[in-house]
Amino acid sequence: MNRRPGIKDVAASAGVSIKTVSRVVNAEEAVHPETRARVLHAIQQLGYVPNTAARSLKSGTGGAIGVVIDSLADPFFAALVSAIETRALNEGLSVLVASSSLDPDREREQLLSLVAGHQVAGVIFAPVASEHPYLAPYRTTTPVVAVDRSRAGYDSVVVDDRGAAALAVQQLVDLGHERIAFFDRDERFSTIHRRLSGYLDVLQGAGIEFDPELVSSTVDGDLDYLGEARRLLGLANPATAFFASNAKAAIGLTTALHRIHRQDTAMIAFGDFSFADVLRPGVSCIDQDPFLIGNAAIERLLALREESSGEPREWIVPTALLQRGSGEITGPLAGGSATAPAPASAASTSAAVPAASTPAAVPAASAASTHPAPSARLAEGDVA
Amino acid sequence: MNRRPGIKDVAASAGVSIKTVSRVVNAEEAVHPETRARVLHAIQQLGYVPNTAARSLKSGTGGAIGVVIDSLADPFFAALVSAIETRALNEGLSVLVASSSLDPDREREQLLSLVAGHQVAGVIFAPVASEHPYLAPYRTTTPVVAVDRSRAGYDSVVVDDRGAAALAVQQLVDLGHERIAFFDRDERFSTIHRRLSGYLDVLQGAGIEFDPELVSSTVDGDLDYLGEARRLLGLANPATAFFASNAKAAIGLTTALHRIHRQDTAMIAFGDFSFADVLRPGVSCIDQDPFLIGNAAIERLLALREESSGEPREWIVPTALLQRGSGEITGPLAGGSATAPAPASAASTSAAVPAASTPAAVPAASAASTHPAPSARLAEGDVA
DNA sequence: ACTCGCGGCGACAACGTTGTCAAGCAGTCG
DNA sequence: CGACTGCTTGACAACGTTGTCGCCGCGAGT
Repeated sequence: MNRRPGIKDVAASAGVSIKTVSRVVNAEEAVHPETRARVLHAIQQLGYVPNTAARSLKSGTGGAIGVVIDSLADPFFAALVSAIETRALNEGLSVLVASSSLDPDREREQLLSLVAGHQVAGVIFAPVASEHPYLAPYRTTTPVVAVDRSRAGYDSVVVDDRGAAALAVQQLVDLGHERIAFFDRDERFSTIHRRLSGYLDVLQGAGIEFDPELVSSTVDGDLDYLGEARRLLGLANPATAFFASNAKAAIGLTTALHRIHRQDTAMIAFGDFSFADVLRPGVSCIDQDPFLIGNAAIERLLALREESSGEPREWIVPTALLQRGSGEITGPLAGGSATAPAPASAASTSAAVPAASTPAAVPAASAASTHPAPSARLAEGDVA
Repeated sequence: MNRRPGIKDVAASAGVSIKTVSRVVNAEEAVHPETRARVLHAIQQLGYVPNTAARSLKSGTGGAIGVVIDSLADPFFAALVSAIETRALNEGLSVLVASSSLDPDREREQLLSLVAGHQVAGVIFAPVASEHPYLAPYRTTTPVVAVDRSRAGYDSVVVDDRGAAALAVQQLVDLGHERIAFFDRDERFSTIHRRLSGYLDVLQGAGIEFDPELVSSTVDGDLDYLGEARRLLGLANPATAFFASNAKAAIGLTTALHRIHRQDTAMIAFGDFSFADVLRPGVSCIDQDPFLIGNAAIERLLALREESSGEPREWIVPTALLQRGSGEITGPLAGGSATAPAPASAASTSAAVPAASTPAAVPAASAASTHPAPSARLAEGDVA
């Protein structure tokens, strides 16, 4: 009925000054144990909870971190945010989520709202625009980490797209395929562009001539999966295998292939998806574990709060190739990311960052145990 | 380099008092158009963004709403939060997410942090504990809406579990099945208990005797799907059809059935999941659209901010039964929730709330267009 | 001419917390 | 015995914003 208890009420109840209460709440040293006990008792009794708004008004930086991702409806990003939230809770931080919908204007609006409006203690974002000059005034006080897509000037947590894609395509080549379709090239995403590079790397290495007809392209937004699948299989020299450049494409393609009863083709997907191991034939996947990535990102952000280190750099999170050969069903994790941190990826792309991926992987591993395994993602507690 | 611009800087730059700037920012009436223009210009030039912390300190209630759900790694809840976030953005509100991990203590911690600490403008939560007495002091100022699981004393947005389950089981009965397994009874969830009621309703209505052996039970946490599937199919009088009480069970069961090559059984699942229409045979699903539910919840919350209406009540969101008969593959939405809002559900359970589900469905429908269709959930932009 | 009303605007306090500074108080050392 | 030290505590300002109140000037009514 009365208004919510404030620090003053606690102080009065404990017979001390508000400053002493503040000291107790913030676990400062110089408080007599007996006084501390009295204060804690009063806090308990009144159900006092410190006011975050006043705190961040005073300190200039608040008790939440901001996360801006494409969409929470995307399970990859949802899982990523989940990992972030779990870790943030340990630090006593809350998570403000905002989605960009891949719209640079909305991205700007959301970022400014978080950084300037809510004065978040840090930001993790999946960048959309190529530059974010409006963040400049805040970067001295607010650490920022890019995730999933790297940006110059920001610490970026990404996977080795090019290397992992190469690993996958190599696998198809090793199986004897020479007509490998690159399914769904979407120019909007730099990640996909890098995966295409990996694809081309392997073709060149194997002496296979690149055929542009084997590339499906999303122009802006939608692709007719069924039509594209028919086209690729109907070429004079048809595709015999598919490299699906992202999970969305993989799902669309799988559905299309099932619909036209062409399950005689090989396929590897970038991005794991549930049921990849139930389908016939099983679809091998490059698993980019969102929990690993999310953990690495927040770990990086927390480190940045301590000491805003020198040059921003790219932090590469290992991927795993989940083998699901014809008919044979392998366990979802088959050893897990710990045993299969894509060593071959080092063979292809840019900076391998040993000092980076190792410490990042340690806390990530602990989080993995509290979360569903990647391929069991959809399976978690969806009793809703 | 300088500190971030405050209202004072804007006032100085525009040659007015800070109060006038405040008036302009808050779109109050009594400001001369010319003055307003000057102020807006200054705001623009300085890149001023109002400080949320100060605002909520003054007003006692902040610019964010809190959402507490089981886990963001669960796609159902992730999509639900996504719907909430989209709508909240329209109102100029941010979203603070927190997960309960189904732990009542953690739920309490998270709720208090949001309500008392962050002074959110409202809370939407999937309740875990059966009671939340600690929320009482805040309920006069902070509206609260329960979602997915209903709680007395709170406006609750749920689906008609009992009715929808009955609809599904009836379908199996109509196909001639008499040995229908209830797969995964989990006592922790009241939703599942209600679904079991629907199951029993139909059996009784059809004159089929209930056989406890046909019920699989999760004791606490894990269930051996493969073992249970074998048991049910190995009974003296074996199961010929399955009602999967939730998406997790459906996925586990599907995987198990595929693994032992028993795709000759019928199955209907509560909760849609991607690939339900690709599997052979197709799995019919009761689709509880998280976007619909999320929209209804935030709509309810916003309404509660206006006028804290009288009695809290239950708001029932319609479900759709997605038919995916044997072999025949139906389009994922096949008309969508608009055309199949489970009319039969009215035949079974508690309060049908016409005034409720109708206005809730209107804004929900608009959001559905900006989001992927339910069954395409996994398919959205997962290019990460 | 004097007053009244009103549109436009500003001075000031207050929100709940923490940082700064200094005071009180005992024990210790010279 | 006085000064000094270290520990504990409190008074007060400040963070950026909005609510309250009142001032100013102008046109209309008396």
